[in-house]
Amino acid sequence: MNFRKLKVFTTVCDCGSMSGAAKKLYMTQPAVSQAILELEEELDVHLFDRINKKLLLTYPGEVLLEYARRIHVLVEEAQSTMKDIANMNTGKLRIGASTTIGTYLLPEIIRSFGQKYKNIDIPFAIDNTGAIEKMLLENSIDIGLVEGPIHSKDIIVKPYMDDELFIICSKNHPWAARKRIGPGTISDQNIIIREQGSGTREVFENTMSKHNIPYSIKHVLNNTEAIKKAVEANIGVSVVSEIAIKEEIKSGRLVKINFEGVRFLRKFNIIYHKDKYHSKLFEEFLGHLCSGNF
Amino acid sequence: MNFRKLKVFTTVCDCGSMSGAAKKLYMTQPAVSQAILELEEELDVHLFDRINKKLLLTYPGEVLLEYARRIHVLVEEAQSTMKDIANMNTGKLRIGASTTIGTYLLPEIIRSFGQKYKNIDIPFAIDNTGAIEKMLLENSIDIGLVEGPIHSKDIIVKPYMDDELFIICSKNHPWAARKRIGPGTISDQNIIIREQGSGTREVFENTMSKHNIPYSIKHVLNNTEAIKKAVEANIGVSVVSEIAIKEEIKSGRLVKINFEGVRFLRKFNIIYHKDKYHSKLFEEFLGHLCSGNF
DNA sequence: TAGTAAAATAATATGATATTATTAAATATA
DNA sequence: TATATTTAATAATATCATATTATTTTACTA
Repeated sequence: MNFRKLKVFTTVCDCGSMSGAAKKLYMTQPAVSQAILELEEELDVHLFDRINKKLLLTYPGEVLLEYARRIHVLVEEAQSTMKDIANMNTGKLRIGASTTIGTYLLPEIIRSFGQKYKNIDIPFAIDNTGAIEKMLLENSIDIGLVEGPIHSKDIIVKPYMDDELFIICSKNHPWAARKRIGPGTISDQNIIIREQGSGTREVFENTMSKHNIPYSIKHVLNNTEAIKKAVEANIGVSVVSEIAIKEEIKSGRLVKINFEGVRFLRKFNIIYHKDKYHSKLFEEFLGHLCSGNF
Repeated sequence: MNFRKLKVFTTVCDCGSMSGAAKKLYMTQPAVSQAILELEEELDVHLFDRINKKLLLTYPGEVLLEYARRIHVLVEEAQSTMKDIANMNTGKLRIGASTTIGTYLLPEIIRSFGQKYKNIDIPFAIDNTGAIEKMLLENSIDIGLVEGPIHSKDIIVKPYMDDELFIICSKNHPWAARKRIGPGTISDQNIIIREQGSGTREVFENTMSKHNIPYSIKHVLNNTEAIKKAVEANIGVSVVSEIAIKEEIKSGRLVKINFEGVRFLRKFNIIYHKDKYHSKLFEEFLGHLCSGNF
């Protein structure tokens, strides 16, 4: 018993004759007769009575026909669904992003991609870079967007976009009115910054030590929004990605400071497992990221 | 895509490896690899990622697995049901019977057969012999039990049992006390009898005219039970099959009369279409009828 | 650095499933 | 009543799907 024989069987039932079914299936009549015979021998039942020249289903024939139709419907549905997946009419792509990207970039990326490809499910996880890397290695996400460095050699890292961190202060802070600020001045300030392990903090500390600028940290907050509010309230100054403060800079609630001769630069990266098969959907998402149309 | 490839696919998913699946399916690893490859090419999707040496389902792979499992369950169920039918653990046999047989014999036949073969569905129809013959020709029943003659040459007729009709009267009727009754005496009686077309009436009239016995009919009832009640009430005498009056004779409410030199004999027949396939169940039912174990 | 295990690849063998040709049986048609 | 016509069964053979064997590649392990 296989799908082919069941298809022949249902067609014979529909046509009421072997030769009719043969014509419909573009095969010869003996092939049809043989398929039915094989079914009957294999299942040890008679499927048809031939009364008055017509083929009439026996009881086991009727029962088998019911099953054959149900099986056929399922198979058709499976094929149609797979076709939809192949054509990207449906699908799933699991994204992971580190905190800053996940908070300030990913929502719009997913929204615009979802607009282009309806019925695509895009579950996403937001965590620090190390956790996102681990998820990739465990195959619990397909693509990652991270700000920090990747250690596994099994992961392919592609530059996504450049990011810059800026020192920020309140509009009421003395710095807000000044044009040129020497980096050494920061030693007098109350510095608010993200926790250890944060990519933002890592870039800040590395850059500061590279330039031998002394500083001391006053407040540690594991939440960029909380930091922004604290800075707005003039509790201190901080350093954050430019993508996190677009609104506040525009409205003037926060002020971006350029230290003379010091820039906090880093790259956002796209990461995926080297063994990952690049489905059409996968490639489309990468293309969407690089197009920047969002 | 066919059952074989889906089975290979689900086994690979269960085992987590191609060679493991090969072992489980008693085939070689290349055969498994090839089946998976063919599935992927045919459906135009990748089913597995090979990350960290392990085979991991892709999204389309997960979707296909769902369908494959559901299809597999249905196929198994179909095969198991057909096996049940082949072994007569389940089945269906459609019986037709003419009125007298259907009323007085069939219930016990079906009850005892059903006791021997549980889960066998035995729908039955009761009508006159001509209607039962027509049902056989239309294949709306499988086996008929009739008292009248069959006209179609496409129907096989096998004698089932001999039947005899008897003149009956009430225990209060003058005949009840007499031993010998000449058939001519009936011309004085109020005769109650079944309608035209009834097998019982046909045998009665044929036999009477064969012996040139004059008679006149007073009451016509299309229901043997009604006739028996009327005779019990001494409204008249009638003629009925011996199988219809066992209880009443035993209890003495009715009395069987033997006309000297006249017997109303007929045969009950088993009928079925000459082209009908004789399934095991069919043969078992015929055997049950002939065994008389009920 | 060799050894082991899993999977891919290629060549070939086997088995399932076609086709062609023919026969048989039943109907329809002249 | 004889003669096409239709339908299905049967047998011989051809073709295609799917198996095996042998080999290579790759990654992991001792």
